Amino acid sequence: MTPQAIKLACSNCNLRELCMPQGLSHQDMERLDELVAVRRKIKRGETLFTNGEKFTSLFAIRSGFFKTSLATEDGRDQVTGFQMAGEVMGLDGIVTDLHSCDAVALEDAEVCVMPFERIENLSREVPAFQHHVHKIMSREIVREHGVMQLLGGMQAEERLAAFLLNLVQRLHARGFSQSELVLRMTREEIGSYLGLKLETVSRTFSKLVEDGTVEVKQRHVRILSTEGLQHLVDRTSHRYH
Amino acid sequence: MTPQAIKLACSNCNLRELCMPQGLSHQDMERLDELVAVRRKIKRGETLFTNGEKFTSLFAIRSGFFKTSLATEDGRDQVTGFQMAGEVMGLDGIVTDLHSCDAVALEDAEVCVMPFERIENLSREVPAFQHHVHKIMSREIVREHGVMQLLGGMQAEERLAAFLLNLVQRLHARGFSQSELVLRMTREEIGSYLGLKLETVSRTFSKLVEDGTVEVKQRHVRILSTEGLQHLVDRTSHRYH
DNA sequence: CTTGATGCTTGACCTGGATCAATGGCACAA
DNA sequence: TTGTGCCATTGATCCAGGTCAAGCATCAAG
Repeated sequence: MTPQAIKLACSNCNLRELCMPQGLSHQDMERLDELVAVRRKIKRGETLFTNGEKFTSLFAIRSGFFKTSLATEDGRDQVTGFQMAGEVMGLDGIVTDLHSCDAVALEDAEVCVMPFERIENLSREVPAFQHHVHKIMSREIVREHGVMQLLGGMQAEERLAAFLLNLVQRLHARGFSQSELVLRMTREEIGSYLGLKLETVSRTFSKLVEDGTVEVKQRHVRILSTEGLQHLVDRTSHRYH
Repeated sequence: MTPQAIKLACSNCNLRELCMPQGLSHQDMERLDELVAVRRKIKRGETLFTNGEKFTSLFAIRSGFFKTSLATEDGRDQVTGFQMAGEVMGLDGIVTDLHSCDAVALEDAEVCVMPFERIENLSREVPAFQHHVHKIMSREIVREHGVMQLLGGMQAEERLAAFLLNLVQRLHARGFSQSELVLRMTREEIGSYLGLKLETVSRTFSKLVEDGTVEVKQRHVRILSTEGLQHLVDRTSHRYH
């Protein structure tokens, strides 16, 4: 292996327990290293791919933070998700061979470009990897079910609580604090994701602050009561009792 | 092949262009027939699988109509989708090996039970089939993006219009009318899917009737102006022009 | 035929969040 | 230091859709 190749190697990546299957043989692990064609750096505000663009690869986030959004023709857009290190983007492109949303970096980022053809080839030869790919897609489906539940049935306060809990839980899995986080997106982007206007997001933050559930200073959020947030999310179920 | 096996054969199924890949060799097509373990009949109101149940198989709908829903603890539930003949259910179960929603038949139905292990085995051997499986999962992800857009940004009238257009388009692909359909679900289930209360669904139907866009008689709907509906859906994009 | 049971429609009223508008805070450039 | 631009907060008002309530249509069982 050249130094360059070693640098790219999945087998050597500290995120592999997030985006790769566990318990592979040494041999299979080495095969994973064929997967990443190149790494690509994306500056904050730049797009990784856009709606209508030809789909060729999935992208594993090595560092940085993204949003995916669907543009409505007038320029507004609906944010469909926020992605962080170790997560995979581009699954929407498989069905039509065209990407069907935009992926924009919310901070400088680096992604591993995995040509989908290589993924399918490797899938055929390494069953554990194949199953892992299926799980990643299934996880995305389940995540979206959760968003539908949120958008379909929850109040503003419940939505924001669910959003914060989800973010902090994912950050915690990456070694960050369970109670403190820095939002990488604007109030407007949060609102777009949660089906709320930015003013409502701001007001709802203020309400949580008043209740002593969180501290908010611009994009810095400290969760004072995880249970308080969890209780808000669960309230959906108790409203009529 | 026994008569029973022939009856079950995918290669012989008139829905195969909906749920199976096209352009397989005769040989590969025969391999598909190993896929379906059994058929299962589900009576209206019965569940095909429920949240928390062990995941073993995907289900292709042979006939009938389903809803999938997520139960909130108090018994209300959020409908996450409606499925018809030729569509596949159960993808949510792959990630955790447990189903994460309920699938309920809205009319008497029959499904082909496809053990997921067989799907993965066959995937490894027939690349066209492998790609087809990936596409089915990707399609579900894209569909849910659309629902998020609907729930996140559209008004009641736009939601219902989008819903009707989507249903009629899928029915048309199955050889039914482009302008007439029978709803298999209640107003409440439509509302749950669209993030609206049943009264709002009812009122919105009435509004569409007043506008001359559709005729509604209980669950029977006739679309008088597809363009009218399409215009409503697009309006989201034009509201601020 | 009557009798429920279930689902649908419509009216009257209320409210959570949208909209409109003003102000404030922070980062970065000159 | 003083803009300049973006983002966030907060107040005042409005309205789409929720809530509550009354009645109607359809259908299956007796």
